[in-house]
Amino acid sequence: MAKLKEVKGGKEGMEFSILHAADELFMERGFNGVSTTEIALKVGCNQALIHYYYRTKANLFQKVFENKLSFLISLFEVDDYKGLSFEDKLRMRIESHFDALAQNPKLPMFVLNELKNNPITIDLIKETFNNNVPYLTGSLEKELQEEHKAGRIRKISALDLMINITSLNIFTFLTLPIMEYVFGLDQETTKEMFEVRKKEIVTTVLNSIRPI
Amino acid sequence: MAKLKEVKGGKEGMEFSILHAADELFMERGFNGVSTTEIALKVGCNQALIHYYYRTKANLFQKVFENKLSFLISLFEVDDYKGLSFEDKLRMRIESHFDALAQNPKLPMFVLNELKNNPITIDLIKETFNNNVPYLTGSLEKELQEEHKAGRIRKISALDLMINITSLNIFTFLTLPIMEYVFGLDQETTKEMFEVRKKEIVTTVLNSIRPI
DNA sequence: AATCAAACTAATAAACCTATTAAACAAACC
DNA sequence: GGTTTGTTTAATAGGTTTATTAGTTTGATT
Repeated sequence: MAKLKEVKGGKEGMEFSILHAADELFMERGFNGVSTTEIALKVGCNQALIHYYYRTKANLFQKVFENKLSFLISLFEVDDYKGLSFEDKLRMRIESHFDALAQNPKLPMFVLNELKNNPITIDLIKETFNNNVPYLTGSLEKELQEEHKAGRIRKISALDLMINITSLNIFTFLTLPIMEYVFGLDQETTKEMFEVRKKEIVTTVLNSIRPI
Repeated sequence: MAKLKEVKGGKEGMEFSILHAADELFMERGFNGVSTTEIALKVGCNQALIHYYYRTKANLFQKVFENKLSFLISLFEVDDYKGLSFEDKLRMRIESHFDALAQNPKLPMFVLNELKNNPITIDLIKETFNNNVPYLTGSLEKELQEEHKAGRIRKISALDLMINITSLNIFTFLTLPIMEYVFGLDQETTKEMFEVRKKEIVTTVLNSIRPI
């Protein structure tokens, strides 16, 4: 009836289906580990169709990767929990960063992995960083200076603090597959471990910036 | 003269040359990123020779990987800096772990990378872990309990503390290529950054375990 | 119903890759 | 010198892979 193209399992639905399937496969096995043939198989279409929509495999991959990157950066754009003390605010930030990763546990490994194997990705990162990091550290820097002047924390730069938090949080998920396999953890135990580890990280970070 | 086989750029020298070249190439681009043809090219020998000595590419890779793994584990077998206070001892441990990584900055990424892409590696890790971790945490655990009883540190498990240290140290090197590229660092600046970061990590860890 | 564009597929070219095979070479030994 | 043993190579089978090409299907429009 309507003149708009319908999405009925074909048409432009197909273009998205390909992106979606590629997303899942790339996340699991990375750029080199996935063939366009395999993507086509998962979508249930002809292999040439992938090239019809995205021309090259690298092109398709880039679209997937850009999405992931902007998600990762978005984790640092925090709500400004007003009225809370600096300590409580920081606690919230650490936890929300951790939780977001917990919902996308494969993401950090995927990004680091591709960063190593896939030359094009480093430029994407560079762009994203230059556009966002100064903006992100800015307000934190100010808060830290105030807190330090008030004698409530030791001297530390926003960048160092952010690196500390990301290190502790992300490393948890980088090594998760190892832990699961080596210690034979089931899903339930993994979840519990998450909570324990999250608490420990918060304690560590908050404790680590107390005045000397 | 001697009946021993001579190493004159051939013979068993060749077997080692192949391992060595494979090591460098695998470290740079991982298992999937390197072909036996390429290894042969680097060694300057025929491609079939690689299969003559190692039969399969996976076989050759495994030999390289095992070496890396045992090196990484060895970083935790610390000299027992006798006579030092616990704090000084811990400081030394963190720094020596950091320094060892600084001399092999590509190692952490390589191992994590292969762990994701290369099914056989996870079993190698499992074995290595089961053989070493309990032994490694054991003595630290005792020290931590003593220090805690004496009121000199807060309560923390050896595993958590070790994860914290490894997180902070390793993450530095995982993100190093990003930092170098994004901020356009030269070698000298990178080295300075290392020292700054090392100090910050030591401060963070020591501070983070002070009694509450 | 004829037409036209977009969506889709079959077939395949060209470039890789690993691993094997059979033959050439070299040095050591009798 | 001839034989033997281990080392090295050339050639190639058999399997991928990405990307293109040319043609078919589909469905809307006139």
